[in-house]
Amino acid sequence: MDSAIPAPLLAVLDRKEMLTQTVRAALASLPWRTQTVDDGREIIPEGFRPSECCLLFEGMAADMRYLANGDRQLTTLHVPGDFLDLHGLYLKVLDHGVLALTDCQIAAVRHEDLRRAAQEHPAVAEFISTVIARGSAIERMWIVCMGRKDPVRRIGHLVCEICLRLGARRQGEGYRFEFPVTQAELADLAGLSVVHTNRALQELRSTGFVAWQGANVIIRNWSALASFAGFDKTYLASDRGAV
Amino acid sequence: MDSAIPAPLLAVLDRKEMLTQTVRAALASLPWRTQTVDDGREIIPEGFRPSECCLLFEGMAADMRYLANGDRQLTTLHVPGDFLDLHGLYLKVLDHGVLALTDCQIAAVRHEDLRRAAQEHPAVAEFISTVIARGSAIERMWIVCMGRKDPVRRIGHLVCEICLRLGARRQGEGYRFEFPVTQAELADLAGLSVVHTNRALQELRSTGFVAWQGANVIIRNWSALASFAGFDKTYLASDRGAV
DNA sequence: CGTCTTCTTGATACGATTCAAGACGGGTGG
DNA sequence: CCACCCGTCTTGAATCGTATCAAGAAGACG
Repeated sequence: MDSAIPAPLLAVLDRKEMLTQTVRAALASLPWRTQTVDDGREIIPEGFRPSECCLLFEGMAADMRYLANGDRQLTTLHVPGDFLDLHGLYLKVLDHGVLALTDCQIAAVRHEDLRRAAQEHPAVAEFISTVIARGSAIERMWIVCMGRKDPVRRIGHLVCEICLRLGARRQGEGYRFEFPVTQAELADLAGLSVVHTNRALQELRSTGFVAWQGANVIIRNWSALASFAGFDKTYLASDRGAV
Repeated sequence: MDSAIPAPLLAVLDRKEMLTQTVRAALASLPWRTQTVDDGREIIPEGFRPSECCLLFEGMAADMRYLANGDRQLTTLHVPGDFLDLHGLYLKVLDHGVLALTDCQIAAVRHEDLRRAAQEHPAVAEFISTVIARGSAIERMWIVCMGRKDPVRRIGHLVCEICLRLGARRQGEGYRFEFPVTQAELADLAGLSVVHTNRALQELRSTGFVAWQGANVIIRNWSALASFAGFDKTYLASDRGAV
């Protein structure tokens, strides 16, 4: 099970992060354990005291929290190249669970190994901080969207964000990408009822902003959608350059 | 203006964080610049490219974001001992402004100095990461509250959080603390209209959970309020012990 | 072909926003 | 000291938006 670093992992990281040689080499030298998690399973349970950090390199996942009445809210969406519980290095108890939205491939590294790398290489420590800080910026934007945007704009904004985070490229009629979530999951992401989520989606389709069937999303008119939803990508860019 | 570390700053930090000797000494040796900001002013403007990190050691502040239609949402509340823009060390552009909710005293340290301290002392780097990660956990909880809690519970939850973060102590009839925000600011924190915020407050008062007049808040029945609002303090505790 | 999940639709009730206006209280200037 | 003013808090009524309930349609899967 333990093995050299899986090649797809480095490929995904390279596509997403501007790694310096130092950081890249340090990460590559760590002992990673790979694992598959099925769609719908909890990758990490709420309240867990993790001893590893997990890096998602295939599939999608989301942080999840249940309320006493059975409602739940998804708080963060993870795409390939995201760490699922990097903050677990610093917070003893995980305050949320992590749910696999699709079949997922993850690679895990033990806290002690990652921490040693951070101690030996300040650049690794900076990389970790940067990743956590960027996640925090995304969460702040979600708070803004949930507090002050109507359902259609909220989902529109989410679609813009995912599109960029997935690194979707322009392709004929627009930006195309896979977003394999059910409408129930989308509702739990956006803080809406399923019924209303469905109607918001219909509106996004009928206005021509997006085509969305099943897991296939096409943003037909990026600038119109971004302007409508009030999307500004600044918050996604941790563009201090290479870290 | 530049000076030795102000004594109140260390006092506030010590009350809030479990600093190891190393971290405490490293922070104390940095050159801090202190500054006063008046109630209602922007401490840090949105889109700013900061070259310092600011530590709030007196007053309250909030991260703030305006929308195109003039609405605004406050995303994070800062109490004494909180850094206002620690993530500015790693994110080039600040994705939000910071608003002074009261007259504030802040102490600022230059990025280059703080970064050097983090490079020289891995414990300082861990401290920074821990602070950012804990802020991130609070933001996740806010997403949960905004997505799935009704206004009364949402504000009740916020009150519980502030009470703990301020370190309020039991005092006769309950936990008493100062929360000097207007209802308009509270509305922008909770993602509600002012009118509805007012009615939610009345309900919190009439049920006897809290007494709240002006800036004086008393939580009369902590366990009843916490249970009603679904508050569980786990997410606030970065209790990996000393860092 | 039947079963299950997901998506869609309509009707209804509830809840939140908005608009409008009055009450309260602290601060200022006459 | 009083009158006034301004910001904040409070209240009511009308409108709009969202959740809920219920049920049928469309797919996916065995």
